[in-house]
Amino acid sequence: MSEEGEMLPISVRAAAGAPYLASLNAGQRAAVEALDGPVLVLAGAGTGKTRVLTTRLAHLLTTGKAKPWSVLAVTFTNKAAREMRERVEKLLGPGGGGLPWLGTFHSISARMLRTHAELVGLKNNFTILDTDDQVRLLKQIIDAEGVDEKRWPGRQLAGVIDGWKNRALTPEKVPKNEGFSFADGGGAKLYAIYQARLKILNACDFGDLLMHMIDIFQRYPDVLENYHKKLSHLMVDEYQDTNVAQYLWLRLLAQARKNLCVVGDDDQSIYGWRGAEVDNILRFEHDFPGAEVVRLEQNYRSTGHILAAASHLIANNRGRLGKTLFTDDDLGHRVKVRGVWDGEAEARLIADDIEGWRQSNRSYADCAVLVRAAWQMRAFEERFLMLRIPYKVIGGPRFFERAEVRDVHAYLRLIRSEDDDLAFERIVNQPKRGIGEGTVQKLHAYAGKPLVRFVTDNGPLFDQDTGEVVTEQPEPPGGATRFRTLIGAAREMVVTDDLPLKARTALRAFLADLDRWREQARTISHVELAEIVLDESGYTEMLRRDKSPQAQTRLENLKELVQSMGQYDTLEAYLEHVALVLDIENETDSENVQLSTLHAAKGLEFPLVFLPGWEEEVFPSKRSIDESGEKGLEEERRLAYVGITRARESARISFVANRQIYGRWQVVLPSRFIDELPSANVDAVSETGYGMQPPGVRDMAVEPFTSSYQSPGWRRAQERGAFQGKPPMIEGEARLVARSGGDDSSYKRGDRIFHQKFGYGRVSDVEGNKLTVQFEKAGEKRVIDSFVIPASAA
DNA sequence: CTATAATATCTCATT
DNA sequence: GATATTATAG
Repeated sequence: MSEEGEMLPISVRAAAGAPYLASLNAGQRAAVEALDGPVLVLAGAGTGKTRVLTTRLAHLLTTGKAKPWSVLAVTFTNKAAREMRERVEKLLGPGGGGLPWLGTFHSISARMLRTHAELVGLKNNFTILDTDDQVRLLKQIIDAEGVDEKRWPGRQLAGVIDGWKNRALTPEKVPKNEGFSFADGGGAKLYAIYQARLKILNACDFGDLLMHMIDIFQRYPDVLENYHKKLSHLMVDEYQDTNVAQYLWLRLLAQARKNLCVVGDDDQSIYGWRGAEVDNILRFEHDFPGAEVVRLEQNYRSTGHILAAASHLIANNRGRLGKTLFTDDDLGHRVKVRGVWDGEAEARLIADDIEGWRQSNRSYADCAVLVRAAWQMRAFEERFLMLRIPYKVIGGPRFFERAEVRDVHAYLRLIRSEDDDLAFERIVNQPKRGIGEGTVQKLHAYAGKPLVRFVTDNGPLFDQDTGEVVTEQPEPPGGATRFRTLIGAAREMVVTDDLPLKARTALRAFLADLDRWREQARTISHVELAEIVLDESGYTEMLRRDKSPQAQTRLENLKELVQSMGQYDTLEAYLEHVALVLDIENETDSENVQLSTLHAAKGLEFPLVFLPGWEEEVFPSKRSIDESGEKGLEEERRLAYVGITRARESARISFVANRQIYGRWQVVLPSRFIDELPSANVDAVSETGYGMQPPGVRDMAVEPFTSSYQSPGWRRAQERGAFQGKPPMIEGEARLVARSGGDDSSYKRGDRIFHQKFGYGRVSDVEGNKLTVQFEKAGEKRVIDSFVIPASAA
């Protein structure tokens, strides 16, 4: 407490009896009632963080300390924003003008930027590029700069630039040595060109939304002051995930009044790879002197064993603020740890568990399978489909990133503004109209040059091909030499004979289409416009004629797209949302098993949680450790912590002995995180009796599972060389395995055999229990004999 | 210019 | 193993 004996303002006392306060515990209540000055709420997993946040917001409004339009409340995802809005309305009832400043960093910043766009050289109808556009643009720039795109791919540059923007570094501010992290020192220059190019395109990327506002706040104090007047209180959710740019953005907005409340959990910081700085939360008290710090440590979600296991695991991390979570709940079930043979067996095991759960009258929706990386989901999807278990992928392939959806958007963007070259390029020949790469090249050439070149020392603009001076005006700082849009170039070129006749007529027809649509757009709704465009462009026709299985879903996606457009009043409003609102409205989660990555599961909870794939190199992910070493490992551990703490009643971890990585089979070791679990809270079960690995392979000091690893089954498996590729006998596979009695193969050269994956084939060589087989479809393979059966038996 | 075959690249998580 | 780009033929 900073100011001892300070009297509570009268309005606060008046609201002290508010019904919503009664149900809070002491810590939560302290956080809710600390309305003024900087506040740091350290909220462990399941301690009622969202509740505190929403109640505090409600409290701000009830006490009259703040108005609905003077509270800036920031979240990271639109889902979180929506949820907060709903819960505040539940507490206070709807109305009151809503909460205009409740949203994600990006959506709020985008809104601000629309009103001040001209200050950074943009028009207020600027386009927000997504990653795809960004990469395409960068690729062009890389090519034009004569850098080898093979060696320095656009995707990578996008990542590098993103990293700089996360740290609020403009091209000039990129440290010299870091400019070398791309294209032998060309990185910063390419970044500068990219920024200039964005300006011409009247576009910005995600990072720019924040960067431009920071720039404006710093260069135009009056604008900032205006926001200081407008916004009385600031609140931030998931503060541990903020990056440097977001931090600066917040600090600028908060510096006048210092009414900033941040809520977060350093143990759940899992977004370091996209620039999150755990330091932001670790440093808060230093940055905002006199900050009140509230710890929320009572967990209302998980049972005792689960919480203890998670706490013990996370205690292996250094550099934490440190919290001691506790629960009043029972001990409940221990965390289950199970080892199986391979990914298929794992999927089978988990699917069976889920069926069992369902049979005891619990809901599918209570179950979640949380994986480290999206590719791990496939095995489960296959199994679930086979068993008709309904499931739902959380944050699956993003709807708005699908090719067909982006194509439609490109059409709409192009109709809206002619200068959207990226959109033009995307769809000139989609569907095919005979305007190929060659023609587009010519358009680019005619439009000036495909790319921007700086004209040094503010010289005149000139045509790069002819040297012809086009304007004597000195060029604007960061300006460019581009004079025509691609459409502009096209309009001029269709009347010349620089293009083959075929391309010319096709292009002319396309331009006429665009003009017509643009004309129609003035009178009809954007939904009708989309329908007309889809129809008249031949896009739907193209998909209808496409007989591939994806075409059907694409058509359905487009239907859904047109429908969703109806929810917005104008095309502008719609496109703005498309750019920023990446999560799709979940259809009723009624009776679906939830399949999700660990990242996407943050903030969610489920009675029964499965955590498969706990193997070295998979989890902790090899890449994280390669890239960030100890820091990366700690982040992985936090991810494990997040995973376990999603569970209310039961957490079931599993690992496999063999996994297919890059399509090749590899023997893998159990995750070191398994060794770090406290044996007192864990049940190590070996259902098959095989597949468990010995403990302490890496660290002989830690052997929590000695007993189960020494099971007869395990030892037998080891002796028989199971890990060289012989599968154990598992129910369902018994038929295939049964034939392999001893070590001498019962197959001989010339035998015709059947393999479950590779099909029929003929044995061409036998070596112990390894067969060389010429498969009819799959070609020559070496397989273990127990994986095949005689063709006559198949 | 388009359609098909072959090859390369890589695969983590997101606003 | 799958997708994305590139080479080749039509």
